[in-house]
Amino acid sequence: MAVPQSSGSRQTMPAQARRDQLILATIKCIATKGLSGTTMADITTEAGLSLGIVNLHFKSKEKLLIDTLRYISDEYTSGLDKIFNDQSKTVQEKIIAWVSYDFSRKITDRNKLAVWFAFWGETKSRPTYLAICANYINELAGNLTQLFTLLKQEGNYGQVNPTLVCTCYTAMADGLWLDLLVTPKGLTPTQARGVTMHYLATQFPDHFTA
Amino acid sequence: MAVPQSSGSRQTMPAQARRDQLILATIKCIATKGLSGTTMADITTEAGLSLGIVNLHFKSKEKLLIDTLRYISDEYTSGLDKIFNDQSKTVQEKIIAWVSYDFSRKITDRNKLAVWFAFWGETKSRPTYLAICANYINELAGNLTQLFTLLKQEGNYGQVNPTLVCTCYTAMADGLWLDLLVTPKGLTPTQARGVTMHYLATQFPDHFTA
DNA sequence: ATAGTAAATGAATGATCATTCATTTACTTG
DNA sequence: CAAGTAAATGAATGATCATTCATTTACTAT
Repeated sequence: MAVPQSSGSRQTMPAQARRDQLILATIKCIATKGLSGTTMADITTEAGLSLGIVNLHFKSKEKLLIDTLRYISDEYTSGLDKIFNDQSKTVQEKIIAWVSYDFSRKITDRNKLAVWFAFWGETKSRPTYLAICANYINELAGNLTQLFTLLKQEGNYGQVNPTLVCTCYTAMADGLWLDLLVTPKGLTPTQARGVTMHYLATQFPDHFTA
Repeated sequence: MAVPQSSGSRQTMPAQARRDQLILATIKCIATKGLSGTTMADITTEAGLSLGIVNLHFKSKEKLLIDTLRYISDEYTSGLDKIFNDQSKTVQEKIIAWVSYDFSRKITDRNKLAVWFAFWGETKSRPTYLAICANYINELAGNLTQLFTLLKQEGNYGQVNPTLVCTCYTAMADGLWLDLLVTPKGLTPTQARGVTMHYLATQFPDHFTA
């Protein structure tokens, strides 16, 4: 299914491809103009399409925004699920891969970080946003806690509390993402990764180094 | 009828009191309707005043929003400055007071947390918001790093990196605030405080306990 | 009291913006 | 190729909302 070459200025695309194109344009707009500052015209101009296209593929602006949140949420969780379910990795390797993923280019892209925080800032007043966020948070916390529990069993870590370590790591990652968004000159993704590894080394010194 | 000054529906107040009243109403509205969902009518209704009052005391909605961010920012930093400059406290006590303040009722009020994250979510596209946030962040990071440096000198903490500990603590606090905002059922402020103390205990075991 | 000043009001205004839909263009099928 | 269907367009519409300002009300000084 090759992309059809068009002679005119108007292009037709499969619905799913158009939806993705519009979601990517929305991410860009939220990053550059803010959630409250992005208009339908901004999004469609960014995508190089006409004004009516959003209501054709999504029913409304609100639905486009929700699907945009779902998009980055799904992208993030699917990456971590792949790591969690990778049979070829040890527990230690899975945790290292998890951390590396959290501070990879794909995840620390400032446009996407801006989208995350824009929606988080509205969750208190928007139950739909909250539901999407809460859903993936619980799933991932369960998986990460399980990894820490397994690592505790592997080593001599009698005093370690896996749930606490998961809460602590997750909070730290969220805070570091905020750093990367707000003061990108102050901290690189690699340094941010180092900060979390430093913490994990305090809990599992035989498996990680700062 | 017998009491003329309180029977009228219209009240006059000193300008500063009115400004504070409007800022508090704005905080409430941002928390319940989101930053993008709060209108001038929402704010003035919440304050029990007329529509034109905002443009009388602030010049515009945008200026009111900026002053609201400044308000919670100043409130937060002034509390920490008081602790930092308290001559009667030891370094250890100052750090404990700092952490307790970070997770006190006043700071973990969900309405105020919602305002914080609402503005953080827009910083990438609003230089004015960013400037206000970046300003207090740098000041506080300097103070906290200094406290950790002093504590390192007091004890046998040769391997501790004060700057790293400050970054780590600050990120954790930000992330825990996000937890308290998004999933208030999942974590109490006291538990959140415990999470950070757990981390500080790994760095300064002779001064803090998890 | 009276005049003068400052504070407050809210209907009217105008700008912005999401949404609609009649029309046009591209693709598909027989 | 023709007819039918799906995709895309963008001018027009109507709703929302920040801002204005003429008018009203309260406070202060003389």
